[in-house]
Amino acid sequence: MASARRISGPCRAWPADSAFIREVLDRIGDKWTVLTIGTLGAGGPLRYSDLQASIPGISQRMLTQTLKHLERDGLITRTPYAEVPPRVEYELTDLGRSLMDAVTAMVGWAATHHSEIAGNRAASELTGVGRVRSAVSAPTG
Amino acid sequence: MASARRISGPCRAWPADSAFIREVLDRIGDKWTVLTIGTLGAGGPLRYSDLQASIPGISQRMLTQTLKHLERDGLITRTPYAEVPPRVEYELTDLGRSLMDAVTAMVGWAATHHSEIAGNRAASELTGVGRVRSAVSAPTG
DNA sequence: CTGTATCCCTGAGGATACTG
DNA sequence: CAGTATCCTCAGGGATACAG
Repeated sequence: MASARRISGPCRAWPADSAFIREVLDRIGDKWTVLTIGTLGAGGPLRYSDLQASIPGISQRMLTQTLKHLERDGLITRTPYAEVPPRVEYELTDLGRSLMDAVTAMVGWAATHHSEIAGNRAASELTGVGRVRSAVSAPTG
Repeated sequence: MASARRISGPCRAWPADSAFIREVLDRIGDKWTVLTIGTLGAGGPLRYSDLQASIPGISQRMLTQTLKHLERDGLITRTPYAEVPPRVEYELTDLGRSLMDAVTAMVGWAATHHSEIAGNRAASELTGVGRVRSAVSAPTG
C-alpha cells in the first residue's frame, strides 16, 4: 500500500489529481458560463439586458455572478458608460475567445455525436443496460 | 452560408436554447465523468477497483453512477468475467475516445492558460474587480 | 471484488424585492 | 438600466452499511 503507484495496473498518466482540471471544470462545466461565452462570442459587445434576453432562463443572480467570474478571470471585459440611462457592455477578451474556440469544439462534438448517443441511450433503455437506479418499474409478478 | 450573422443587439446565432448543449454539459460538466474518461483513455481497460484507486476522492456511489451513465451512452463498455473473485473491466469505445479527444483539447487549453487566468484573478483581487459578493472586508471607514 | 440501498448535509441556483 | 440582497428549495454527492 505504501509502495508508490502501481504503474502496472491503473495508469496515472492523467492528472486526475491535478487541481487545474478542477479549474477548467469549474469554468466550462457551468452551463451559464458556456452559454454566456457562446453568446458573447457570437454577438460582439452586449449589454446586460441583451445578455439576459439572449440566454433564455438565466436569472439576474446567475447572469451577474457568471459575468463577474468571467471578468475576474480575464475572459471578458466590462465597460460601463457614464450616461443615463446606465449602459454597460461586456465583450470577450482574446483569452475569452480562445476558450470560446475550445468550447465550440465541444459543441461541435456534441452536434456530431448527440444523435448517436441518444440512440445508444434508447437502446440501453430496452436492454436495461446502464440502468442507474433499480427502476421503480416493478417486474409485475 | 448564412451571412445573417450580423448582430444588432441580442444575437440568437448561438443555440443557447438548444437542448443538446445541455446534454454536453451534463456529460463533460461532471468532473467525475471527465476524470473517468481521462483515466480510461490513458490506461486501457481498467477494473472497478483500479478506477477507484486512480481517481482520488471518488466515492463508490459516484463511480458506479458515472460508469453506468457512460455505458448507457455508449462511451464505454463494461465486460464482466464470470470468475471468482469477480472481475469487471471498463474500456472506452470509439465514441468515448472521440469525446476523450475533445476533453483533452479542453485540458490542453486549461494547461496553456491556467496560469494566465490565475494571474488575472490575483490581479482582480487587488483591484476589487469582479468581486462576486460584497466582500466581508469592511472598507474600514 | 463489484456493486446497491440509505441517510443526510451542503450549496447551487430560482424567485423576489430593493437600490443607485 | 444594471445590478444587489435575501430567502428557500431541492438535488448532487459523501459516508456508511449491506448484498451477490
